[in-house]
Amino acid sequence: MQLTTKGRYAVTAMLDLASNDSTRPVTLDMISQRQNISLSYLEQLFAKLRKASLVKSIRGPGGGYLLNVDPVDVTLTEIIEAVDENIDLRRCHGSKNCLRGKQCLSHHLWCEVSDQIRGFLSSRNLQQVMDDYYTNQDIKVKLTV
Amino acid sequence: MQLTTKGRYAVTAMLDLASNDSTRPVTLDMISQRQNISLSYLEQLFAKLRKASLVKSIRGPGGGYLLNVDPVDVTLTEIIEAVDENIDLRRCHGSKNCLRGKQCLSHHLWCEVSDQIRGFLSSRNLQQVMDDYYTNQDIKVKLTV
DNA sequence: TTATACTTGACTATTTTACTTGGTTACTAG
DNA sequence: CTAGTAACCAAGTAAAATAGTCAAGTATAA
Repeated sequence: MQLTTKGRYAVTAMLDLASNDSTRPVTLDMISQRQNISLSYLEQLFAKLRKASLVKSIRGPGGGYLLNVDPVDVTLTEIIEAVDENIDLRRCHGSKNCLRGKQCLSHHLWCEVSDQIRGFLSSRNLQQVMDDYYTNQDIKVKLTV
Repeated sequence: MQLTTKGRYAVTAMLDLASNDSTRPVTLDMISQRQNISLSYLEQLFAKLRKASLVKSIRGPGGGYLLNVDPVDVTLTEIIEAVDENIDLRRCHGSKNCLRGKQCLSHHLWCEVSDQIRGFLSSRNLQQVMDDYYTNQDIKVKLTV
């Protein structure tokens, strides 16, 4: 994998962008304050998110970042892989030579687990996670799931 | 989490134990050679597996380790958590105070992901993984799934 | 033209993982 | 009984990944 702070921060930051009705760009400074994430760390993450075309940037005063995609069209896997490399538990990373040229006792297992996690994260898009959040905050909004 | 080499090694070692028909104890030295894992690292892992009552040890010449449970009764979650702490992606680890005392935008999400992974790993026992392995090695054995 | 805000790259600190070393203790085969 | 085997234990180290910092830029809107 790994699924760690880096991926979580990326998803959180994207959620922040998606929440703030995005006609106006959002500065990293705002996200940093709202989500309690180090500004300089956000800079690194957004460089990667931009390379992955998930966000676009506007420079200068009044500038900031905007989503470059519809929240319905971004899966969590895309976000996480954009900053986090890959979701792959296999020691051999697919080459099947984990144990002296052969595949190890648990090779197939780790393939399955990786697929499961990736599958789950791919089945969720930004919009759904936002909806989930507001549902769980007891701000009952009628959802069209 | 994390799902990393440590957890993989533990599962692999348990699979090795389960494969070797376990009337005779298996030495860590044997597992180390067969699975290509450092002996001293195995010692650390087996200390934890023993504390979790997943294996039992026999000292002295002819000694070694034996499974302390039926392979059908050990889930992968049990093994991994025995050496790896916990499978929990949440920053707050459940206290729901991830963001200034409140739960963060993606709190519910990480609960779900953690549950998914844990659920999957809990649905698999040692025996199944062994069977899987031999199936995928083209040693076609009739399985009762 | 100046303040704002993104961009970059290198650098540091911390944590975790993986592994090593050097023992001690329990046991048993001979 | 004793010598050797193998578990057990405690530190410490190495390497990698994660998390975060710093400083010097560049583009742009007001």
